[in-house]
Formats: sequence, structure tokens, C-alpha cells
Amino acid sequence: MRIEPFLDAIAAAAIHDALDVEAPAILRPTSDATHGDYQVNGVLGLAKRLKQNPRELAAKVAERLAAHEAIASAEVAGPGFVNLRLDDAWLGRVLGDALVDRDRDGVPAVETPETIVVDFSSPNIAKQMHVGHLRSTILGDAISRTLRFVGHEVIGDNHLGDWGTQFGLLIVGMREWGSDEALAQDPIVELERVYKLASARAGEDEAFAASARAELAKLQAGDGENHALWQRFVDVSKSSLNLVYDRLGVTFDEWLGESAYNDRLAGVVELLREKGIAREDEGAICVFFGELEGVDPKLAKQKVPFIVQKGDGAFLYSTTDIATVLYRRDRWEADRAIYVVDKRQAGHFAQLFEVMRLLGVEMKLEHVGFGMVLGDDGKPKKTRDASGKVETLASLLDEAEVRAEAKMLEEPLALDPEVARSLRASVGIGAVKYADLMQNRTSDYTFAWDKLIAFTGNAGPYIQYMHARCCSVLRKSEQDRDALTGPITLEHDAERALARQLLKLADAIHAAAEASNPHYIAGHLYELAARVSVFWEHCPILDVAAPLRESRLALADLSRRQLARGLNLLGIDAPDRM
RNA sequence: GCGCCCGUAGCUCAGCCGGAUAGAGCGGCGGCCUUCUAAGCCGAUGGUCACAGGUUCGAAUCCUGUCGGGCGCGCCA
Repeated sequence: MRIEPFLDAIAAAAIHDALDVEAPAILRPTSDATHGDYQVNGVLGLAKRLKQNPRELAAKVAERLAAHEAIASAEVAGPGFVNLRLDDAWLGRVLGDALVDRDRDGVPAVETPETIVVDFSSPNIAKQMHVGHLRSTILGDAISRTLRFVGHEVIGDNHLGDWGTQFGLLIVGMREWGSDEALAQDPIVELERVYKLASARAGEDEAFAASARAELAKLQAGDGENHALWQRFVDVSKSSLNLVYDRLGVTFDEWLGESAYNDRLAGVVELLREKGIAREDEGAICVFFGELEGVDPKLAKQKVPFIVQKGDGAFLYSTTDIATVLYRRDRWEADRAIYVVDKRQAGHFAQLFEVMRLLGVEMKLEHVGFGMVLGDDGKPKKTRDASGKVETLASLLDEAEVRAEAKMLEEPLALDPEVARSLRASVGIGAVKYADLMQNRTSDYTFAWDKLIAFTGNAGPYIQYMHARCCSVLRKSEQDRDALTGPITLEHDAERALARQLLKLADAIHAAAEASNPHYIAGHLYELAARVSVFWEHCPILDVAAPLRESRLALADLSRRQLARGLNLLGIDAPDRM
């Protein structure tokens, strides 16, 4: 169950019954546990509205609330807050229900499932992924997993940059310098090498540049030979990209790159002209928002147009993006599409979404932006190291694993080398992901190895470790987990605190899904892990007698499952032993 | 010129659907390992929430302005 909506409804009903008025309850968790578990703040505003004494009104509401089975006490405090304490027996029963719900751990699905396209990662073909692709890939994957878990139909789409001017250069370049062997060996490295050569030559050799443009034109006109070459570039690139995605545990439902929309682009421009949304200017076809009726005034003020066709007749990513929205609507009847893309592109998406609105598209379009990755110097992290070598995402993951393994071998952990090796990928890559996902995505993100591969405090390995400890106790108990059905009794403060945190899982996941904010899940996991740790410290499990032993094992099992569930939604491994 | 984002503890950041003495991690200080994993736990310390006005019973949170930092804006994606 979702505790906050549940209590909010109870509180709103109590206000209605006690005072015979409709008013929002404004239910919030308390900031301080000494005030109870939750508080109702709505009476304050209501008293103002009714011109009555807030404490007197609050007293009437509190009386109603105290009668509810979920609530142990409801007390008026301060100027008119109503502080609620949850009833431990009720809480134990609710957690017992979650315990036997092995599929969903008590997390309800959304009432109205939608079909949602999540557009993320989207690297360019023929180039290695670098640190700039990290956030979109990690965030997009976590968001997809979360939306799917809460019951939506999710289509994860890798909108590859697989079409554009670079292919003319690649085609002539491969003919000039390409090696089939190298292409088979390490495709992206070979394509990058050739591209660099071709690009340099084109800069100083006009004839070469012209032949590249000619090959591109042939490709775009459907030339068979060039198309086959391009297809080969795409295929080998995909297999290289998949090596990285496999390590990250990221999958897609579709890989519909820009090229998938080629044959629709002319139609898009035609449609826009027909509808009077776009017109010709200086040879290009543009949308001028200032000239159209009923446009968002912020956009209308912008002088710069949204260009959908260049003066030379070529289409742009704007055109492709429009075609893509139309396709997603028609192909999947998608209700929503969310774009997990660098927030610097907010302007582009504002324009795109406005064009779609002008076209009468009712699909909900949402730009889920994120901040830049900064280096130690506070400036955007370079994709090359000091020596000018490209720092690829693959090399970054290598380093994460190496550092994680080294740290596990050092004091104070000093793990067995075998164990450290077996954990290096889960811990190293998990740490990198967690460091990113724990932070509000809209903030810029400072990339620092010692922060990323931290094993203490609010870090991925700490969460994984607490999960492994739960597994360990459950193993040692030799308890049949399916026989753990509650009831859960809450006597020790550490048990009560843990139980209250366990109750928040559903709210955390739903809030994360609604706002595309995985850090809400990370926050819940950290709070949970910390409380599990305190529980561990104060509440022996294996050495106590039944039924307390079973109750505590149930808490451990529920904790273990929530930690694993949350880590899974973030795309992070949860090893059983560490 | 137009538009967007940000300024919270020494550092990295939560909080910003308005609510009680502003939180966490890291670093630093002091404790805790014959007991289910010390990757841990407990305690103390640390902040004019950039600044100035305003709205409100109540503002880190909403509004206006100022200062400081960042970003985006015609034929790249």
C-alpha cells in the first residue's frame, strides 16, 4: 500500500466528519520523530478560512483520527498541527501482507496504465560511447525499469544517431584506408580511425570533400552499394555498443535510429507547410513561432526559427524528431514519450513539443533533462584525457572495476582475492551507477573517482552490503522463507523505526516513477539500509526464541527484498554475499 | 538581445506540492569488535539557506529586484 495517500484520505475524511467542511489534509511525514510519524497540517489554513481557533478545530480532527485502527495516537501540537503515531499492531499486519506478496512486495500498480516510450542513451553510430552518454543511459534505464514496475507498458527506444553527413566521409574513407580485418576485430575503433583521417583530408582537399558529399547523396538516394556499406557500419557498431550495454545491464525494446524515419521527412515538411505552420525563409523551411496563433508567449518571443529543412534541401534532427513522435503515436498508440536528454537541449524540445501541439498531437511529451558531467575543475568533463586520448565509457567502466577490486583487497576489507574478483563488476559498476542515481538528475554532476568508488556512507556498495548481510542471516537461520507470513511484532525502537521505513517503499517508487526521479528510490534505500544496520546492532535474530525470531527474520526478509527490489529498479546488482 | 538553470555545513549534495529547533554523506574530533559481516554503530562539532524587499498565522521553499556562477538560442545533433 501507499502510506501517504492512505493517511491523507483518512485525514481528509476526519476533517470532513469532524468539521463538516471540505479541506485538504496536507499530510506530511514529520521532520522530527519526537513529533510522531506523520502530521496533518491542513487544519491551520482551514482555521484561518473559518476564522476559528486552530487548536480547537485540530482537537476535533484529532479525536476522529485517533479512532482509526491505523493510528495509535493523534495529538494537537504547536499552533494546530495534528501529530499522528502509527499503530504498531496495524503496521505489523500491513508488513505481513507485503511479506506474502512476493511479486510486488506490497507495491500497488498504477490505476491507469499508459504506453510510454522512453527515449534514452542514443549514441552516434561509428563512435565509441564516452562519459557524455553515461547519464542518459543510466537514468533512462532506471526510469524505464521503474515505470514498467509500476504497471506501465514501456518501450525503451535507443534513438541512434545513425544518419548524417559523417557517412559520406566514412564511405570514401573506408575505400581509401579501411581494413575489413580491423573492422571485424574492433569495429568502432576502426571506424573512428578512418573517420578521423577522412575528416582531416576533407578539410584540406576539396575534391575529397566533394566526393564525400557525392557518396552521401548517393546513399540518401538509395544507392545499393553505399547502403550496404552503411548497413555494415551500423551492424558492427551495434555489436560494439552492445558490449557496453551488456556490462551496464541495459537493454532496449527498440533500436530505431534516425535512419528509420528517412522516408517520412519530406512528408513532415509538406504537412507543416500545408497546415501553415512552416514557411520558406532564405531558402530554408522554418517555423516562426512569433507568427503563429496561440503559441506559448515565451516561444513566440524567440526570434530564432525552428528549421525543418535546410536551404540545400537536407533535413535536420528537428524533422526527424517530428517524424519520430508521429511514428510513436501511430505505431504504438503511445500515451507518452519521455526524452532522457541533456538539459541543455531544453530549448529544442520546447520548440519540438510546441510544433507537435500545433499539429494536434495529444501525446504527452516530456523532456527529462539532466545536468552535465563536470570534471574536478568544475568544467564539463572532457572526453579526452591529458594526452589527448579519448576516454571511452568502456575504459571508464574498466577503471571502476579495477578501483573497486583494489579497494576490496585493501584494509579494512581485505577480501579473499577470489571473492573480490567475482564482485568487481557488480560493485564497481554499481557504485558508478548509484553515485549518479542518488543525486537529483537536474544538478550538474561532479565526476570524482573517490566519490564514485566510495564504500562508506551513502554509496552503492553500502546498500549492496546491507543486502548481503540480510541474505547471510536468512541463510544461517535455515528458515523456510515461504513460511514467514507474519505477524510481525514491533517492540524495540529499532524494529519500529525499520518497520516505518519499510512502509515507505511504495511511495518512494511511485514518486520516482511520477517525477522520473530515480534518486527518490536511492534515498529510500539508503534510509532503509541505515535502519537495517541499527536494527542489526540492537536486535539479535538467530539467538532469540520463537515467535520473536520469526518476526525478526520476517523484517530481515522484507528488508532484503526491498533492497534487492530498489537496486534492481536502479539497474544495480544485489549480490548475495560480500 | 531573448530564454533557461543554479547559489544550503570545510567539500559533495538532499530538502524547494510553504509548516515546528534546516538534513545526509565525506573530511575532522571522541567512543564501540570473545556476540548473526566494524563496508558498521553511538556521540559531539559544524550553516546570516547569496543579498534585499514582498505575500503569509508560518518562507530555504512562492513573487519582485540585486549580485555571483553556468547554459541555450538559422541552416550541427
